[in-house]
Amino acid sequence: MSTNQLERHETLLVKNGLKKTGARLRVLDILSASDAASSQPDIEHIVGKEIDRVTLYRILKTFEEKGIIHRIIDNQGTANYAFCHEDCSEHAHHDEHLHFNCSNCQKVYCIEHAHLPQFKLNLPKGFSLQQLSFIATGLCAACSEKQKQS
Amino acid sequence: MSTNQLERHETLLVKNGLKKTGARLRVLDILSASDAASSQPDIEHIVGKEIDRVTLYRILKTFEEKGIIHRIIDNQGTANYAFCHEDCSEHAHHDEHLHFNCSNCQKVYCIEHAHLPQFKLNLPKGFSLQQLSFIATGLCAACSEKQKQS
DNA sequence: TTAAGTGCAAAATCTTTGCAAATGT
DNA sequence: ACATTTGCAAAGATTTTGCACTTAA
Repeated sequence: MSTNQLERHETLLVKNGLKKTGARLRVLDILSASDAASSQPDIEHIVGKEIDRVTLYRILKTFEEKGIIHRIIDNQGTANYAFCHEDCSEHAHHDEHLHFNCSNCQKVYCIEHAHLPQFKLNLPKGFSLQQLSFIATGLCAACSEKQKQS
Repeated sequence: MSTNQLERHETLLVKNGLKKTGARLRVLDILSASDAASSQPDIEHIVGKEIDRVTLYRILKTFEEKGIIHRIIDNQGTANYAFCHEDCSEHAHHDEHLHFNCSNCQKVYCIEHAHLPQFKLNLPKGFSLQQLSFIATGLCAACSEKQKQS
């Protein structure tokens, strides 16, 4: 399982013309370990001094440019990262699912199967649409639970 | 018209228990002058040295807390501000309209009449929804025009 | 008069850049 | 061996904090 994951990650790097370095594999592991998107501060905190801050910036930027991960800016302006779907590639992100930003813990979840409606947007004259995304704000399951108890 | 606007802005401040200061009125003027939301860097640039950077931070924060304006974080993580509807008040923002973020000039437009669909979101168990917002990315009218010409 | 608002200085963060050393292929 | 990648130092930008001065009511 874990071996399997390592292989997947290594393949992912090679497929994108990137070298298999410890730092990059570590970041991929962290992203894989979370059910939610990982905020940059969180990743920083997890890696501690294992990876230089600057290196982390560069790794995340590279991954995003290659279409390996996508960036979601949450309601506070913080960058969050999550894996892209397989059909994402360099300069062609397809990221039309719903993002849920918990107003308590600030985690960002990528909700894949939320039955988003298909509809025609009525934009002002001259405006052309490239992408539409949905940001839901509310309480995630964990924070809802905590609130009940208090 | 302009006098009318000044009166409206003064009323707005008083109604929210804020003093009518030059700096605040200036910010309200800038927000009123734009059809799009105003980015913080833009506002900073417009006011130049008239208003201290720190004061601007505080004015925008205060306005947001009072429900006079709302903040929209654009795709680059930059803060943009626009007036709230009248039914917004302190700690109770109602900001369910569509935001359009131009991928070329980065302006953020608040689209009021875009016929947003009403639908039930299929969130995972335990998640509760507080607010749903729609972010459209694409080219605004001005940038579409420029692109045709080149 | 006096509470609220502003400006300035400085600290604390966050992000980027340049370059030399280390590493993967 | 060589291009990539990383770490460190330092610059640049953004955001916050503290405090004394100013101003609206």
